[in-house]
Amino acid sequence: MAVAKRLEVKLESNVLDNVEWYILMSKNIKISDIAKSLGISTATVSRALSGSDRVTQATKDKVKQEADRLHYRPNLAARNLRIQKSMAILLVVRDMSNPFYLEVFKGVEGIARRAGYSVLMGNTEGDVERENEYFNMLADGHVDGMILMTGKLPAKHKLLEMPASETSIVIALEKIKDCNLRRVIIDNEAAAEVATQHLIDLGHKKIAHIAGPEHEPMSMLRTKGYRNALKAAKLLSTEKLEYIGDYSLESGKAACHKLFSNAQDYPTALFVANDEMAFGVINELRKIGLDVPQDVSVVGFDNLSFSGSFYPPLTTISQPRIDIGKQAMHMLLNVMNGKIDTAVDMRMPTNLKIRSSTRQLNISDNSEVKND
Amino acid sequence: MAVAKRLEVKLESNVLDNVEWYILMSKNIKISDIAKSLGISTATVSRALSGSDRVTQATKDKVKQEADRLHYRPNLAARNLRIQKSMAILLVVRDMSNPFYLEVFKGVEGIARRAGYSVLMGNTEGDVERENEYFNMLADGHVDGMILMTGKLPAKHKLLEMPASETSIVIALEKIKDCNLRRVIIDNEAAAEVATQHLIDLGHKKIAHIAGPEHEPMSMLRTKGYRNALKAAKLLSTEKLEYIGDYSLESGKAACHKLFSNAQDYPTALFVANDEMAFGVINELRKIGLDVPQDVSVVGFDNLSFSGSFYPPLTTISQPRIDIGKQAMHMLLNVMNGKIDTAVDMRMPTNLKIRSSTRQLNISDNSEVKND
DNA sequence: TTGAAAGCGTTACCAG
DNA sequence: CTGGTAACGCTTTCAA
Repeated sequence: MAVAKRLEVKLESNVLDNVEWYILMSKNIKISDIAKSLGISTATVSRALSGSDRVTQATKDKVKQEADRLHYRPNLAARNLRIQKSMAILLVVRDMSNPFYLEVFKGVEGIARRAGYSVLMGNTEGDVERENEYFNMLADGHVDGMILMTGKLPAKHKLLEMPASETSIVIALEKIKDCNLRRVIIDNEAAAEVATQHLIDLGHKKIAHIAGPEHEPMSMLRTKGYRNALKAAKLLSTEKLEYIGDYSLESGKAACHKLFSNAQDYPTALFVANDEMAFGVINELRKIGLDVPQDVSVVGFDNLSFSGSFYPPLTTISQPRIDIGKQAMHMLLNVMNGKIDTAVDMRMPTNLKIRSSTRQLNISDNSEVKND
Repeated sequence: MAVAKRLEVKLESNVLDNVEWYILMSKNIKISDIAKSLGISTATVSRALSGSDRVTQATKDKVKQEADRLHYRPNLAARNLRIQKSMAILLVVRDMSNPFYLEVFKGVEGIARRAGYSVLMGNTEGDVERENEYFNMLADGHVDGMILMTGKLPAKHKLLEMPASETSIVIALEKIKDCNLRRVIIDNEAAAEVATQHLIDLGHKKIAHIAGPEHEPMSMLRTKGYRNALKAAKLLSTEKLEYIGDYSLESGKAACHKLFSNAQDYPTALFVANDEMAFGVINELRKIGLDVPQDVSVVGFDNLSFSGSFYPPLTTISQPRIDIGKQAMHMLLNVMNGKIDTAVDMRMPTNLKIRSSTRQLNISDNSEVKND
């Protein structure tokens, strides 16, 4: 605030009432300036400004007008100190460079700003250290609330030992074991089932799956959905048809080599647990001479903003990312205001976006004998 | 802070010295608690904690130990109010959902956190209203500094009327007319020239260009680089070979139809001002039966994280996004600390990433007669 | 080297 | 309905 400093010298002069001068020199007007100028108390000014109903409309108007004239802008640090809030929330993600989170952020930010909150974004990159750091920010009052998108919780943090109703945390899209915080989620299992069913409906019999990391709840749910669909259709479900990846492009490539090692007998369809891995397999498939969707159909999960411009345009499960962000923020707002909904989970809809990476399997394409 | 509230009741009791109790109840320890517990003044505690050299090492140690024992955590709002800083900076972008900004953000955040700053992200979406709002945040002291990535400035804002040395703003990657704020940039013109030259080196004669929005400085620079290269190679440069887009996927598609309307005589190469538009053209080209790079070579600009997984993997100009973010933040830190470098611009290197969307043009491919 | 005390700009309590 | 004033928790000046 070099500006403010420079002014203090000049303040000695007697032009304190000259509005023009204030504006020109960008002196920071405070409540007491308005009060002095109007000959009333700071208390009244404060109340008038915050729209308290314990002030006459007349004084309210007078104060507001004077505030405008003087270009008054409240000092947030002071207010925050006084009301013991930071008016900021924190969105924590695993990996900030994943574009997936951007739209969620957008949703969150929109609602937050309207409610007067700023949004900080933190990324843990899987680092427990940093995870803890972000939890500390909440504990320290650096932020008033937190939306967690890292399927993890610090091993032990004092915040987690308090009743959930007093912890301003909302979990988005992730499932965390042994944790009963409020969440906004999608039905991963059902969505995965829908995705797989789409493949089944297209006539595929041998459907493989590229999963996310083992033991990770979200990933397990998607795998479960895949298995459910196969089971319901009485199709082959074996571990040989499942590859465990880590959501990365690279692991998609690796899966390709594993699943398609036998040139004679490979799966004709693939349900991949996220779009990024799907990109990886498809590109690798092309390299080994297999075309999507001609030779193998692929459906992904996420519908990244990019998935539609991929070649071939990817059939995938679409999540309402912006709405998820909005809902999470709404929920957090409620939590912070003490209006805690009894409903613990808010479930957002997903839908299958059918594009061009999947196709009907002709009977002649299939070397296996139909068994029904 | 429901917690704190609940405690005030209990505070009446006489167990104020019971550390365990403090921890258990997550009572917020303040400097005066440490002072009281140690029988010294708050001034000394504050100094000890901030590492002032006007305290004996002995007391420093004592204080720090006690602070640890009591799990002291400073109250930022109070500190910020006192020192008249917010310890937060703002990164303003045009469109938050553009993944391009994510890595810049990552770079910024890393440096900022290390320096004790939080990072807020704002997006203007081209809205002048919001642009002004973000400038107000800076003027109000809501943030201490600002990194601008929207090639725009509010028409008139008091901040802009102060000497640049007192305005804590750094411009990243954009050029703004009539504005002498500090910037971290790349050499758009030279990079575009390199990109185009690559096409020329591959033997292409008829090279078209898909530009960004007209009148926008960055876009103009890239177009200029393209023209320079053609001129130097004595190649045809005409308005008919240039299409003005808006950086969007859609405008890339539109460009395709315009530039390739004549099936007999179309450009064999394309320099596209950003990757997103490149994706658009390439997909559209495929639809009208033209293969990249077989029939037409394409080079983009940006090297989005996705560009390598596109099909075909895109040849493009790569910008060091994370480093750009880091540098911008370093610069901002210097500005905020009053260590203003005399150097106004920091230029970051770019490089041409050659992948598979460009190929050597055979002489037989070219219907035109060589003229050299 | 340390301590007392004055703020930083608000809000909120308690009187009137 | 309004005014005086005590916080909020910290840093920093001025004295000792």
